Amino acid sequence: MDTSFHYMMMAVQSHFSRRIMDELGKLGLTTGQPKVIEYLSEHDGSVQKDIAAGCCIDRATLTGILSRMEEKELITRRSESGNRRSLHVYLTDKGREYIPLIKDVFIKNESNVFTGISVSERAAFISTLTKILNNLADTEELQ
Amino acid sequence: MDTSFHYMMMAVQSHFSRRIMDELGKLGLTTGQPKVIEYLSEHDGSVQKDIAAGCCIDRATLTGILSRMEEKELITRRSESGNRRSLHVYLTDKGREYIPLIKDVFIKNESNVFTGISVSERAAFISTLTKILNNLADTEELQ
DNA sequence: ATATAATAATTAGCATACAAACTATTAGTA
DNA sequence: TACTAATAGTTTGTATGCTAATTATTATAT
Repeated sequence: MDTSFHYMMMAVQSHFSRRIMDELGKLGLTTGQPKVIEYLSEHDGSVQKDIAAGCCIDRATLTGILSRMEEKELITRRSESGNRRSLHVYLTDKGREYIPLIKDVFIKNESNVFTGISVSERAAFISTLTKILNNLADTEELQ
Repeated sequence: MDTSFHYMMMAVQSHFSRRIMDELGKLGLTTGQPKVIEYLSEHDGSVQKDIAAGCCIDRATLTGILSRMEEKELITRRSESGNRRSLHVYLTDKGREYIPLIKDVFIKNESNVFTGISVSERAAFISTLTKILNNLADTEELQ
C-alpha cells in the first residue's frame, strides 16, 4: 500500500498543505482561504457556484469559508444582474494584499517539489497528470 | 492557476476521495476508516503513532477515528510489551471483513485512473512521483 | 397563468484536519 | 535516586469536507 498511487497522492497532498499553511498561517489565513483568494485574483466577481468548482470546494463548505472571509473583510458578496439566487464575490483591497504573498508561497513550493527533476521529466509528469484528470472527469462513477 | 501542479493534485485527490467514498460509504465506512483498515491489514498490531504516520493522519485526529472504529467493533486497542504509553491496534473479525471490499474499490479506482495511459508512461509517472515524495521528505520546510 | 421542476445558497449534523495544551508514562542525567 | 526531558495518546477549539434537508428564486411545461 505504501507504493500505491492513491497513497502517494495522499502523501504529497498532505506534505503540500502542511508546508503551505506553515507559511500562510502566520499571515492569519486558514486552509480554505488561499485557494479562494488566488481564484478570485483571476476571476473576481465570480458566483459562489463557480468558485466552488474552480477551487474543488464543496458549495456547502464554501458558504462558511466565505462568511469568515467576509467577516475579516477579505471579500464582499452581492447579488447582481437581476438574478437574486446567485451571489457575486469580490476581493476587497485588504484581501487583494494577500495575492502576491500567496503566489510566492505556491511558486516556492512548486520549485521545491521539482528539485532535481529535469524540465522534460516535469513536462511529461504534468502531461500524464492532465490525462488522469481527464479520465476522472469523464467517468464520474467507478465502473 | 487551473494548470498548476498544486491545483491538479488537489483536483485528483478530490475526485479520488469522492469516488472511493461513494462506494465505501454504502458499506457504512467513513472517510478515515478505509485507510486505517487497509494499513492494519498489512500491519496488524501497530501502535497509533505508526498508523498515523503510515496513513498520513494527524495523531490527534486518529484518536477520534479509532474511537469510533472501536465503538463499531472494527478494531480493538490494548497496551502491550510493558510500555503503557503505546496502544496497539488490532482488526476484529468484523473489521477484517472489509479488507477485500476496500482493496477492490482501491484497485478499481487505480485502473480507471490510468485508462488510456501506457505501461511505460505509468511507470515514468510513478517514478517522478516517488522523486517528488523524496523531495518533500528531505526539505520539511519551504526554503 | 399556474403548478412543477430546477437552481443557488444556506443550514444542520457528523467526521475529519490540525494546532495547542494536558496527562500519563518512560528515558536520561547529574 | 531525584530532576528533567522526551514520548504517546487524549482533549479542546476552530476550520474544513460532505450529505441531506431547507429556503428563496428562476425556469419550464402545460
